[in-house]
Amino acid sequence: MQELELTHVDCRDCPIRHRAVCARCEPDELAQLEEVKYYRTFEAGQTIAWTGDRLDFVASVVSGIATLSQTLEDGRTQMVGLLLPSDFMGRPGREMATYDVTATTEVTMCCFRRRPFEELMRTTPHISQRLLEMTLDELDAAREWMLLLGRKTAREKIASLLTIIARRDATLNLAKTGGSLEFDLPLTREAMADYLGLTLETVSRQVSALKREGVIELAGKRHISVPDFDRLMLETGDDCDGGMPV
Amino acid sequence: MQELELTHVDCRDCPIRHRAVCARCEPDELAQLEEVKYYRTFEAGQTIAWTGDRLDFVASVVSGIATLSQTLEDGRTQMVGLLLPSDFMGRPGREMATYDVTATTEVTMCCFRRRPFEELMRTTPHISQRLLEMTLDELDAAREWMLLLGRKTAREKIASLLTIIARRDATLNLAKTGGSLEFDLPLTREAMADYLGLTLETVSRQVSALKREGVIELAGKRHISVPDFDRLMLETGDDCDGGMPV
DNA sequence: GGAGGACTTTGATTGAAATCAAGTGGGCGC
DNA sequence: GCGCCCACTTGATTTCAATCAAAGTCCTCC
Repeated sequence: MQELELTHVDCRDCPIRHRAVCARCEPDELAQLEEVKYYRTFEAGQTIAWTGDRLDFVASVVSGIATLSQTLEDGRTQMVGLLLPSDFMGRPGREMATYDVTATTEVTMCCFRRRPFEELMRTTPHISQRLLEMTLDELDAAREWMLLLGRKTAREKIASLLTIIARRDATLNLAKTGGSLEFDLPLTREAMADYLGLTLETVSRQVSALKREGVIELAGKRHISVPDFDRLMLETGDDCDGGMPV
Repeated sequence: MQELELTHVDCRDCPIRHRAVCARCEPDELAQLEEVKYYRTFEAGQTIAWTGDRLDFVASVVSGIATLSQTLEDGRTQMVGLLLPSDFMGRPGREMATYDVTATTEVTMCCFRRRPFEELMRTTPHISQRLLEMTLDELDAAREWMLLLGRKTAREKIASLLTIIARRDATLNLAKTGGSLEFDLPLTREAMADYLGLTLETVSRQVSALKREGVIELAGKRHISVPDFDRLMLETGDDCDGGMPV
């Protein structure tokens, strides 16, 4: 899974260390980055960009959750990317957004003006090398997601999503809750459905079924606890040679 | 869509110009590449690598078609990548294959030994910049594929696959057939099913339906001709503002 | 505290694709 | 030329998830 790369070199006053751009930069390179950097906050539900909009920044998610989604003519939508803190958004070299980008919670982003950022990439190999690694990770994640969309049952899809969120949550919040795993679902049932290629009713039914069978416990609608992570993993349909989260 | 980037700088005796590594390289950089380069041919049906195998080269597809696929515990498989000539295979920095790579036709690859290639990337920013662009293109393709897998009907999936192949075919074989578009399906019905997250029976039924309705014409099992490309595009479910192939 | 609304659950029914099961047809070796 | 195999087609039936429909729950704002 993706790991935060925490190094001795920080992005100065940045709340998180940017996985994208800071890990291997020298102080003077960072200084250049500082010059084209600014923060921006989006409220929950706000659209950050529509497909086709001009987008003249790239950014690193500092806090909150954003989604990328695509839509067919008749309005069916599929989520194609989930941006959690430390994820990168935007594509150097492209003027237009090619996805709808939406903040599902309040989101703070550390933005870099696109033109100067592209210029910087040209002169600072670290940055494009780091971006390459991150993009390759995203591609791997997208391919796992394709397996989920194409071949998993509704139940397996739900179990998979829960393990994905649990894992990401665990790597982000280094604090652990001991034996059993707990986390808040950062997505509505509808957003989960858009992620999984299901309807929200099916999501609800399958979550209920997993709860009924004791695979997960629900406190409220959104707080999940997993008494036995291996049990949940069994439900994903995956070859689960890769072990526990963290 | 992805374009061949043909420049004045060739990879010497290489049958195709590597999109990945040559486009912007200087002659002396190419010379270094030549030193770690070799050709390899795989026969149709041959497995190039299993998930978990050690893979000590990266490569550019010269001719033929290879697929990347993933499998669940119980054997359900999903294709997650389709490698056509000029596509890049392998991941710098990773020792193991994370997908099953299979040659569906006879495939010739231009391989680069991984270690020295990685070393070269470190010293030659062109290469990682070009790889970043290609990887971003692949990510875009993967996301379009996710929309297909998650939200399209069987009929729309077939129509989409046909337009994808037609487009790729048209960009590769610069020769055109005038008005109506013709091409050979490079995949069996089963491979199409693995691509689309369907069963081979459903693929067969939907291809028959499109033929019955005159959207496509079939000569033999594999040779397709499309009398009206726009008509086919209408069947894909996409917002088809993006125009004709080539 | 109560009304309204967003989000969620649950139920009944339908429908698209999977599954199970025969076929067909063409290419190839003998 | 014959038969065999492989890729493909077609048909009958089943199943899982979508759709249509109605409540239930929680939170916010008066």
